[in-house]
Amino acid sequence: MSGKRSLIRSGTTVDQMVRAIGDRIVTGFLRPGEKLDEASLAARFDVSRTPVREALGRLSAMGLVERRPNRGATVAVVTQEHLASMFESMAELEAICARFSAERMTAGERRALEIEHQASARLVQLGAEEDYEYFNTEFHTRLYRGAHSKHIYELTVMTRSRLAPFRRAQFMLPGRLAKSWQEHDVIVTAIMRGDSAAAGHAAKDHVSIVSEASAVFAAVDPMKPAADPIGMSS
Amino acid sequence: MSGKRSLIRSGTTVDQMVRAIGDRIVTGFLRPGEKLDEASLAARFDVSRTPVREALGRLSAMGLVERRPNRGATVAVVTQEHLASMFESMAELEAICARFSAERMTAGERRALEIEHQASARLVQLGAEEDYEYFNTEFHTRLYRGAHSKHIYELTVMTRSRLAPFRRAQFMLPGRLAKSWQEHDVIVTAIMRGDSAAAGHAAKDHVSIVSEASAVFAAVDPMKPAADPIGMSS
DNA sequence: GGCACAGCGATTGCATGCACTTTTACGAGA
DNA sequence: TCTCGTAAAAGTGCATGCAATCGCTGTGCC
Repeated sequence: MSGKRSLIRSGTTVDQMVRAIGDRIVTGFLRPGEKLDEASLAARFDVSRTPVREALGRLSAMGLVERRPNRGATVAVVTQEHLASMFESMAELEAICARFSAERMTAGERRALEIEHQASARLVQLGAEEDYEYFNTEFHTRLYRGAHSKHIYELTVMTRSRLAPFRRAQFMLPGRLAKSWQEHDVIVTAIMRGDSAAAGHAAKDHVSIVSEASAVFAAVDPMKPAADPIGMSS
Repeated sequence: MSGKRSLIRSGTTVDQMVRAIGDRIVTGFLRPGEKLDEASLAARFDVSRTPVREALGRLSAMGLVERRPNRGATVAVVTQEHLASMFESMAELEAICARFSAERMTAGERRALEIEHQASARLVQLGAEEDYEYFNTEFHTRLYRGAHSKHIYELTVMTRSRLAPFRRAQFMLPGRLAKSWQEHDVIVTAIMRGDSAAAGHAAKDHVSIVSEASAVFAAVDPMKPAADPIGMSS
């Protein structure tokens, strides 16, 4: 192929490919079941097949693409059952994290959780979906870390990333923001008083509700097609 | 390199590399922290660097090796805390599987579980460690499947495989066989009567005990070096 | 004597080419 | 017309070669 790529974002070429292809999958530009031809992708991004192959391998490990020997890769098709299964797992994992957090969080962690949570109330009042989503992610990450268990953290983050495409729309539902905050509040309260059982149940219910909210979208239109964002998105 | 390899076991070259290198890690022939040089491995197995690279990538995803950009791969170092974290996760995951199994297993699955479990009693009497270990794996796999949740199944199997090297020695402990069977019995009984809470607790306790049994070995000698099994093991 | 920098060797990362597998398309026979 | 077989085309899997990067060592300067 020709010369160097215009704008080098960061990391190795493989990392860029993982991001580029992964983004196109989660944004729906590449549709479930669609065939992922190595040569085409390589040409599309102006790299050789080698990094594309490795990227497909990683995406396969992430569960975003499916790969069959000698038959190429396709965008993973997520069935309704599998999606439900992932949300179910997510609920259980979050419950574990909340329980452990209630038992193990340091005083500093508890304080930070509480402060950030209270601060996010303002975003609810303003109806700032984008910003709230960011805080929401932070909030849950705090729970995962608070469990003080590296492996639980890994499992939880991995599952969350696999669910990412389906969670996108949840805050679009009217009133979801305030409801989310209240659910968080129950979790935080339980954690602050060290009630692990209550924290676990609250976290589980929270995810279950998100699951139902997302399922609406997933059922109708799991991945709506979109215009190709840019030549090489973040 | 030269011609074809002597004995083609199965699957692609990459699969063979994953098994070959993975085996050497879990058997302790490759020690934690040891550097994994692509060229050396390629020469060692008489393949090119390409499949070795891909295999290292997969093993990295499995958590068996650590990789840093431009700095090569090393056998993952599992700290005592991380090991504890994995066993803890395993206990929680098994508890979830047991709970779900108690609620969701079909009549056929329950019957099969019970029958196999009863059959394994004979192996305990005979003190057949090897065979019992096989049945043990089967038993747990039945629990994972019985949860009827693909994603939980995946998470559990993945975690189990990461713990594999540390579980190896558990049945060497005197009396462990009979104890394991009794613990299984509690789980089975709970599942048969649909008591999900009891099944969950029993499964969790079971893993916790295994954890402690393994921790003894892990603490003293996490990965004892061994002679290279064969040119290209299973 | 210690620190910084430049050159060099070792090793990873990526590109390219070839071989093998799978798929598809076309034609012969029923 | 349908089916089966075969051959070409497409695409994956692996090998090899080159470029880029990292780490190390030796030398010069402070």
